[in-house]
Amino acid sequence: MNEIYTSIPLGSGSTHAHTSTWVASTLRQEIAQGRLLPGSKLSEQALADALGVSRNTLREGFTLLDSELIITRIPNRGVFVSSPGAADIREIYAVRRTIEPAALAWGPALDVPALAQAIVEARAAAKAQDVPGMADANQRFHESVVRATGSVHLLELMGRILAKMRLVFHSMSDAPDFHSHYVERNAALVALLASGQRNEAAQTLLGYLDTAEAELLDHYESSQKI
Amino acid sequence: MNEIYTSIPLGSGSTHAHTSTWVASTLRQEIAQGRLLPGSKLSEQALADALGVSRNTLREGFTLLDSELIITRIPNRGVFVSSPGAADIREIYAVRRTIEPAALAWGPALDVPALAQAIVEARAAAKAQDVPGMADANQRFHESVVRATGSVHLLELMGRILAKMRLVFHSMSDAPDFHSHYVERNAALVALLASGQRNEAAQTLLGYLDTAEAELLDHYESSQKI
DNA sequence: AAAATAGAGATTGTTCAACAATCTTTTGAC
DNA sequence: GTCAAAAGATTGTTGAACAATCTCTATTTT
Repeated sequence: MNEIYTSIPLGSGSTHAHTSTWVASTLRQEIAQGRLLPGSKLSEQALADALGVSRNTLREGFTLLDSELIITRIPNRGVFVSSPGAADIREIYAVRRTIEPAALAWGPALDVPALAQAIVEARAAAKAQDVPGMADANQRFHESVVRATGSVHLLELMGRILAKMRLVFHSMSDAPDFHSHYVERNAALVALLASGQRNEAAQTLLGYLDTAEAELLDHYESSQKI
Repeated sequence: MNEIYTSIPLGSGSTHAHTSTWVASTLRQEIAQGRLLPGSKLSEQALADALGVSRNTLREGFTLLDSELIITRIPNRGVFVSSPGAADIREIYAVRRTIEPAALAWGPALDVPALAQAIVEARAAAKAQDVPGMADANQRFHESVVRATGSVHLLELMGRILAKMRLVFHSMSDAPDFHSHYVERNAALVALLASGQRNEAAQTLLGYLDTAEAELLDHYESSQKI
């Protein structure tokens, strides 16, 4: 029942300023990669043993992941991998709708070549039918967008948002290929930006995000009814 | 030397699901109110005793505050109240410049009456020479702006940003009265919004934030040279 | 047989005590 | 006065313990 824990690679004595930080990033990765699925319970003793740390240190890591909303802590019940719902999808898009168009419209550090590069990589992944590769390239694209704000805080927030996004996909077992038809949308944005039409690009992205949210919510609702 | 610790009100046996959460919010409040100044060292044993919790629980709270960048942890050296510098000021305004104009321009939950109310309160506080009251009203104004995005994540981020802002003010001992002449700027924004000119309001706020950042950086530089 | 109840067992929340690793201060030599 | 070494203090982490709470099972009740 708990075999999954044993598959987590143990810390190979590498240097890490704070073990709790290492624990958190290890679990974060496990969850992002879908090896720990939404809803899974994370038993303290079992996980502590598997990771080779004490329960106290593990709990410090849990505190971090809890603040990132990657896990859900229910007092006296335990820790669970968050399983995002419709409200979370709406929240994700409320954040993206605020930040990303603003970054395109007036972000001081807009790097159009970097965006173009992400599109090239996304197209290559699409051609090779490499779905994870497409997801990665798409993520890099949107990270580059947020980087235009010049804020590490926003970049970090975006990282958390995209992590939660992956949880949404993991909890929808039969997600269709959303990524592939976003590639050309992103390309259209880059074309607008290349010709200096930043406001138009922002407006267009706003529209894209609205339809993407609607599509995701629609698919989520129907996947819940099953 | 450590008398300040004894002035922290102890937890009066109130119910709090997680003590570490209570510890974090207690310290957060102490810092925001300027009772623990930037640069102060927070000794684990002394603080744990003062708060009436164990060192382990206190450290869980530290983990939280560290992720919020309110404290700075130096391995094997200790925990210090963050003392923000010019880079932090720039970061704060990079975030605000992204989020706040976007909220005004296309935030779906814009509440103009709430903004107007914050202005009324700010003017009352200004008339009464109540500087903390003005700071509070100003904070409520900008929180209402961010609330227009409909995102609790962004609201929380804004809360952290404004907390760090207070640290900036606390570290500049002789800060002139920045708040008072922002009140009328905010009022101008509300006037634009009331007449439906959301894009103009966003553009205007963008300009305000630029000048505010420049003013703050300017004052910070000169206060450092002393 | 189904539902309610009680109790045993397991898990979480928190504390305490200990120890290695690292930093800081003191001491002592030059 | 400067530098190095030892003593002392603080942090990082662990392990064990115990109360509070939840979960599951077995028993009783209807």
